Amino acid sequence: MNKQKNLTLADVAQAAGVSTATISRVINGTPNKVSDTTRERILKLVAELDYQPMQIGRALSRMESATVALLTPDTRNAFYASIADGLEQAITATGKAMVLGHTREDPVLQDRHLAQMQSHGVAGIAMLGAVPSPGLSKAVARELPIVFVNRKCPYGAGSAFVGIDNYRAGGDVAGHFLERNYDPVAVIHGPLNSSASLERYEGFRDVIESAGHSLSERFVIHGGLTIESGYRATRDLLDHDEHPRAIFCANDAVAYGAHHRCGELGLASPERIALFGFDDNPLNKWLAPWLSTVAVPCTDIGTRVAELFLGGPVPPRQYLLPYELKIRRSA
Amino acid sequence: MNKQKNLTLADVAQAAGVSTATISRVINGTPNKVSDTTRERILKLVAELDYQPMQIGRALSRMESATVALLTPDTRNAFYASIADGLEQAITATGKAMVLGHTREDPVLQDRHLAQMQSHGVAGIAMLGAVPSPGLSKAVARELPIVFVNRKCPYGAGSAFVGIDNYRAGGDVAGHFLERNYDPVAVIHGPLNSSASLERYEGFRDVIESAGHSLSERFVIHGGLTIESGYRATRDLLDHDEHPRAIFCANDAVAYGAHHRCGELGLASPERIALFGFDDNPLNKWLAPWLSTVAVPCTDIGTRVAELFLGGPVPPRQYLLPYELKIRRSA
DNA sequence: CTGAAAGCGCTTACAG
DNA sequence: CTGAAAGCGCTTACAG
Repeated sequence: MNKQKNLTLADVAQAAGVSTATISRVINGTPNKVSDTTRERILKLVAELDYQPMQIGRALSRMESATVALLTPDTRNAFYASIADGLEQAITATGKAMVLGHTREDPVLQDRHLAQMQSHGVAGIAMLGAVPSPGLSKAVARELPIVFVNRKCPYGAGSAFVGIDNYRAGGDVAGHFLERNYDPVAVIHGPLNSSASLERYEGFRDVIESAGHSLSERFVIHGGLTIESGYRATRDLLDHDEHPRAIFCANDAVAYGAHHRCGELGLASPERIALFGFDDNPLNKWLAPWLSTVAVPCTDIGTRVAELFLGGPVPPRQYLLPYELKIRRSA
Repeated sequence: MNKQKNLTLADVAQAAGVSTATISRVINGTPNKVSDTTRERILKLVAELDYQPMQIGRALSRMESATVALLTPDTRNAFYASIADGLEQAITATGKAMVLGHTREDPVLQDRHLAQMQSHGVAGIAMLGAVPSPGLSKAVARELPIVFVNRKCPYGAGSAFVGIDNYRAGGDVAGHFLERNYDPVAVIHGPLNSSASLERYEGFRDVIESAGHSLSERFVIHGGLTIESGYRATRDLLDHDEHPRAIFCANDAVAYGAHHRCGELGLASPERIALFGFDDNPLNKWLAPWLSTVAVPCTDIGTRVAELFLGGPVPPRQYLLPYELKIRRSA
């Protein structure tokens, strides 16, 4: 990419009067291969010349580029952005670069990115909010180093996962609703091909029902994960005479949309309709400090994911991080 | 990155009974080099085998990887995220991948990313909200293919730029304030090493002053570009007996923070203190539909930047895109 | 502890 | 229109 050519390993080797192998070993810190004196001499020279190895050559010889891919469903959601942020920091700290793909919950786009990332030889792929897709199924079968974030792998439980116990968290929200005697309750859940959305819904429903209450079909709304879809779902939900006393929203963005619609109907108060979100979106602090929600440790997630990519093959570990119910004014 | 090895050009060549050169030419569509019959036969074979060239090999031979870097100051700001989004779409459409670096307005971080991107051999670098830094100065001198987005290059006017005429836009906001007879007016401006912030401020000030009004020093506040810094700046600004009648904020995030503080003081109405933002952040629609602001065409920006990277060397063009004053309730 | 050399997967000037 | 071969910058098994 440069007008004036970059320095190569060969240039440095020549300047130092040694072989390229030796320079390479010094640069990479290969142990027990280079004498201390040579090492120091070369390190000084490398610093003087400000030599930076070209990752392109290294990638070809290692058959792996110094990059990690992040596929994310929605770049504008501040919660996802925070996860991306934490991951980027952790990745960068290891000297790798982060490649970003935007999947928009679309299997076709996801597969396109998946294929591209593979052809780029990325060292790992973090799937934030994966959707089922043929390419993903194939990638999992090939045992590519994939870590699933927030949503579990749609194909078997053998894949690495970093997130929270959504089933339990959904149940906890239901428990809180019961404690407050909110009745009847409604839930606006996200796409059910997402383990996160499904488990939150199931956990919520199971606790409500095991307490002897029932969750009326009319009060279970299928929605998306954006402010807009939260608005629409709430419009549908409240387009009847009978209103729920409380709504468990798929995430905070949905809760923002729900609040908006409740406001239009003059129902935007905890005394009329209580709202519960999910994620503890960083925007809450400024824009919805009243929103009760489930705090997910989004910055830790990135660190954990990066950890999984560190030592060679990705262990099929499941990191379940702690979450926390934040009870605020809205519920 | 795979367990089972990927197909290589050599594999396909063997299967087709031709040389790797021929396959390469077919894949790349090199004109006037392959007979139509051979081409078709090979294209079919490639499709059958589902062969994807490894970018790693291509990168080394071309001395450039099929990636474009985006350096952004703040991943959580929805306005920047929209620009990143538009760019990602345009980049992906050309078959390239986008590498993302988060600079946090920090020259050291920016230089680290800049060095990393160069060593990765990216085909181009989009600098969203660049800050002055030694590495950037060097990169510009070496004529790397850099496009400055939103903020102009801090080192000379020869670099490619995509954004709006911030000076004029700042003046337009001042014009609106004068028309409404807001007096006195205040401005919370962003970092003055950013051409965008500086020019907005200067344009605003020049119009105010050329109308015979003066901009009191106490009403010119230096701030950052986040909600939090907007909150703090407004706290300082309003910590006196004399309040401004209107505030021109560095961007919408700052305006959110300003609104928050005004609310705490019971001044959050256009009749008490009018607020003007900048960007038309996508969040406005849902969270601050009352905010008057300057709409910047953030999705177009990405497309333009990608265009600049397309045909080889980056022309030192300046794309000044149209902006639009959105007058809403807040001012 | 050090080096000569093969090799990673592609592209392309050159020869035919 | 096609192919043999050199080359991109690095890594690493092998030999010494």
